[in-house]
Amino acid sequence: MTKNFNFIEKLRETGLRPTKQRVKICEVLFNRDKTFHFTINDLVKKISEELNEKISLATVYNTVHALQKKGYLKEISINSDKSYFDTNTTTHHHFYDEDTHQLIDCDENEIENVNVKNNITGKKINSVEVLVRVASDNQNQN
Amino acid sequence: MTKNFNFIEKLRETGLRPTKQRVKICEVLFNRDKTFHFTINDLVKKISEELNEKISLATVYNTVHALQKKGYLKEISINSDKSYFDTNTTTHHHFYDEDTHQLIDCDENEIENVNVKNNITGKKINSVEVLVRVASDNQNQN
DNA sequence: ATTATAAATTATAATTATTCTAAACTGTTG
DNA sequence: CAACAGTTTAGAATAATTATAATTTATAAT
Repeated sequence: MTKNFNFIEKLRETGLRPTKQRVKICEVLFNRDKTFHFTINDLVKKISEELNEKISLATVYNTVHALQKKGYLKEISINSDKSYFDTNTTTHHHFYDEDTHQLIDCDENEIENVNVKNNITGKKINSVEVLVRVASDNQNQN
Repeated sequence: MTKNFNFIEKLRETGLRPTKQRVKICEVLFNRDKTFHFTINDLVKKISEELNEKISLATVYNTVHALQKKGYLKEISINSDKSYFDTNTTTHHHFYDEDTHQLIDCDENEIENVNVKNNITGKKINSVEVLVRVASDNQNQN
């Protein structure tokens, strides 16, 4: 989904009923310039900031998972204690700032193609993604 | 830590008291041929299979975290709902089998050096790791 | 339009992984 | 072997997520 889309139509085409809540959530998620990296909590916070209406936590979970299943959101694993989602659903790489716990998309040309020479027999490769963990120069983590 | 180590001495050197429980856990973790990828639950199961004694869940958590802090275990993020740990603490890449939820180490030469051309200003790169997600050829995930 | 119905929303309860707590126990040092 | 700090433990607390069941809503059929 892209910015300023007709979310009602798009949702319907996708096989998801365009409910008030879903349309609002799509607006919050996709009407932005940059990709949005978020946890469910971030999203709930954004929703209550940007809208008057409140949307139930269960609905936020349901909708995010529905959008993910349909390929409009992607789950990212960096941290085991929370789920991060990404509005950029293409295969791409990330920087993870261990100081601020921020996830940053890599520009396509910042990492050159990763060459996987062997594969597990009988399996196909679904994705190849790189995580670059960074931290401020002077910090030691023991 | 490596296979058949004198864990009592090793723990003491590391600054961890070699308690009965810690030594047992080290045996389960490190007396193996291959690296061991596990969740806390896997480890608890292995402990009750391989030992008679039972070790409290809190102790297993404490010990795993202590060993991780000291650099004998490494946490891997694939899945947000559980923490995976790895007895191979070097920077290395993984295959993740999405059918069986198994994590498999890449051989060093299976993926050639990943070249990160740019970095976040003022930060140093701590690690660059690749996750290759694979699944059986005929499976669709919708 | 109205109605029927299947799908979605909601508040709340349940579940799961993990962390905290405080009391009992154990390894080490003198 | 006594003292003390570090560990273990069961169980309580917390946090993220999922399930439940009643209510509401979108859509299709009338």
